[in-house]
Amino acid sequence: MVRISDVAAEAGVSVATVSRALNGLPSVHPELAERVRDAAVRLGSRPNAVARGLRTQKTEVLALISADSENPVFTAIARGVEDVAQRNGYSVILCNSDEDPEKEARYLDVAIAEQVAGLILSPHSSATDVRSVRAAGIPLIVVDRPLDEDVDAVLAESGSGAEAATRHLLAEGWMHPACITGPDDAATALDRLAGYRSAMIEAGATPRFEHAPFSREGGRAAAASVLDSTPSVDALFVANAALALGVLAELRSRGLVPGRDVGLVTFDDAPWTPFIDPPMTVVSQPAYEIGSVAAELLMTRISGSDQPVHRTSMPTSLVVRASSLRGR
Amino acid sequence: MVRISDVAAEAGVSVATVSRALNGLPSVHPELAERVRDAAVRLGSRPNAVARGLRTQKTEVLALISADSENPVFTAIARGVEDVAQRNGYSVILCNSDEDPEKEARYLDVAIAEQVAGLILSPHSSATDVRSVRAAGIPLIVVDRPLDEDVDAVLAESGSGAEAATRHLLAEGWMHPACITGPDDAATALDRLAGYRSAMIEAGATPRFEHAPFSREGGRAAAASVLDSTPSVDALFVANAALALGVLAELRSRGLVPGRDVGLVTFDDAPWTPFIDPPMTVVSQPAYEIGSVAAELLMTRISGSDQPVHRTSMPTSLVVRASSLRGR
DNA sequence: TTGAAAGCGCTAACAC
DNA sequence: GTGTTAGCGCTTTCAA
Repeated sequence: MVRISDVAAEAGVSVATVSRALNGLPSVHPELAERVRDAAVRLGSRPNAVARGLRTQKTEVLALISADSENPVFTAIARGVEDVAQRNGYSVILCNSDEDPEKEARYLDVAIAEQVAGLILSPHSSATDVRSVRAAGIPLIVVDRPLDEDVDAVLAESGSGAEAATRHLLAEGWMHPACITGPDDAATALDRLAGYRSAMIEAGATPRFEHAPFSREGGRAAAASVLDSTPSVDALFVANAALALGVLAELRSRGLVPGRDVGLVTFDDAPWTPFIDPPMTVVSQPAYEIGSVAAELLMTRISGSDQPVHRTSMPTSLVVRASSLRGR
Repeated sequence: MVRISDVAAEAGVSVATVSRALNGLPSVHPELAERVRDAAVRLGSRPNAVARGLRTQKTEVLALISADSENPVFTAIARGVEDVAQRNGYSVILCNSDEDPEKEARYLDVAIAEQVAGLILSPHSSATDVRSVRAAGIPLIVVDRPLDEDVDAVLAESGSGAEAATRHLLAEGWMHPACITGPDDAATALDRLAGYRSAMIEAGATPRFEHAPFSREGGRAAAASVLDSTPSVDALFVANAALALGVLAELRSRGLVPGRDVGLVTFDDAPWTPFIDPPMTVVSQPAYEIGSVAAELLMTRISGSDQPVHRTSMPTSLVVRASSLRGR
């Protein structure tokens, strides 16, 4: 490792001057600055963020901890976060908690230990404990899923999206839509279920739903269970893309074709949804914007804004394709 | 922030004892250790990785820099890396260079600045400059794509996979398969193209190919260009999943159905490929294993193994589904 | 404009 | 088994 003291020796100046020159402070003679930069390049010196971080008590690093990096929604959120971070001179490190509360806690600890400048979290459950983060004074924004605690949040209007999807299914003439949603401790799962229920009740229909882990296998098993236990079910509203893949597998294995034998709408506009057979009707959420808005908000928090807690809800939209339409 | 000196005061011991107790060193009286842990919990103290890192000159953090976090292959690689890292007490931070050489260089700098214990890189191009990483003494493993430089690598056998895919297309009776591959500075793109060419030449057929950015739009445009300029083309070998989505869009807009009007094989077994209309034939690579093998190798490098450079090639497999079959 | 020196929080000699 | 203290590489007063 090349220390700035090495550079100082090479350039024949003090370490203070090297520090100032390398940080582009104006209070250093241009000629000296040039000499220092030359020496630094010659020696291949690199900033040591660890030492700097210890001294300045801050870093230029943001952490984004998400519960499911395979979900296209999160990759889009990550893009939004990264673009904004980049523009503001921050790097972002992604951590994947994989819907596992222990992993999540571990990564929260890592973020604190690494003294990140700010944290964006998509919590596993609304009960996720973030007290240590707040105690450490690290600005925190939650995305995609809310927290019980009172904290800045950028969310999608899951409930109304689910409601719109269910109404659409009903309007298309499917008589008994069921809902396949995530675990009963996941807020998004609950919100989407609530939207479904309210649309069903509004229509005088009887809700039928099933909780499952947000995974392909979870979706498959839940679909099987619903279809087996309630033969009257003729349509499915599915709460996310991973679940949907499992549902698709189960439908296929039963020879059930969406848009003909069963109506199908899923949450999340994954890139492949238009190419499924038949193209899938989806509830699309503005994931990139959720990420960028969250990052912007985080920036203002980092620079010390003391505004009251800010909760943003982003609208979703129904993208109608063939899977929810009758008579194909 | 709670420093260990605070904990020391609270517990009525020295900082050294706190440090030892919190790090679980055996040389501290159990009763004292207990008292220290109590005090630490009471005060809510958290380890400060920045200070520790400066002192010990090492961190428990691995970096994984990948060129395309949206590619399911990378998310699978990341899982493999994370599982192994976790088991060995390391955390991993993911960085997304987005096929952008500047971003890649930035994240390489960040990794060095943060003094990560090891680095796994999926480089944008084989010319990516990693001298600074090596100068910093950070163990490096490249995955998915090779580097010109002589460095540990864990790759998939892209070439033979592409060859098998092309042979399969030919054997199915498609007369003029074309290849849609990635940019001409991406090694995977070149390897897959090479495999395609060799199978074509072996069969006495004339290769027809098109380079494009590894993106949906790239795939769409390339497919359009191939189809417009060479009407005889009746099959497509596509070099990755993102490209494939674009190709699918273009085929659909022309009313061309895979497995009926055109044969189609794509690289990468993305989770949605079985559900496309018709199900897609793919070349599957063992992405999770690539990640875990790379991480294992990295572990041995970190612990100072001085073995010669190690290049692993993982086999790919052809998964035949309907899109490449004739006569649907 | 430049340099000397203190100190960020921690670990690891070294001394007891 | 426990405490004292130097020092990791850097930034930032303070003095010159």
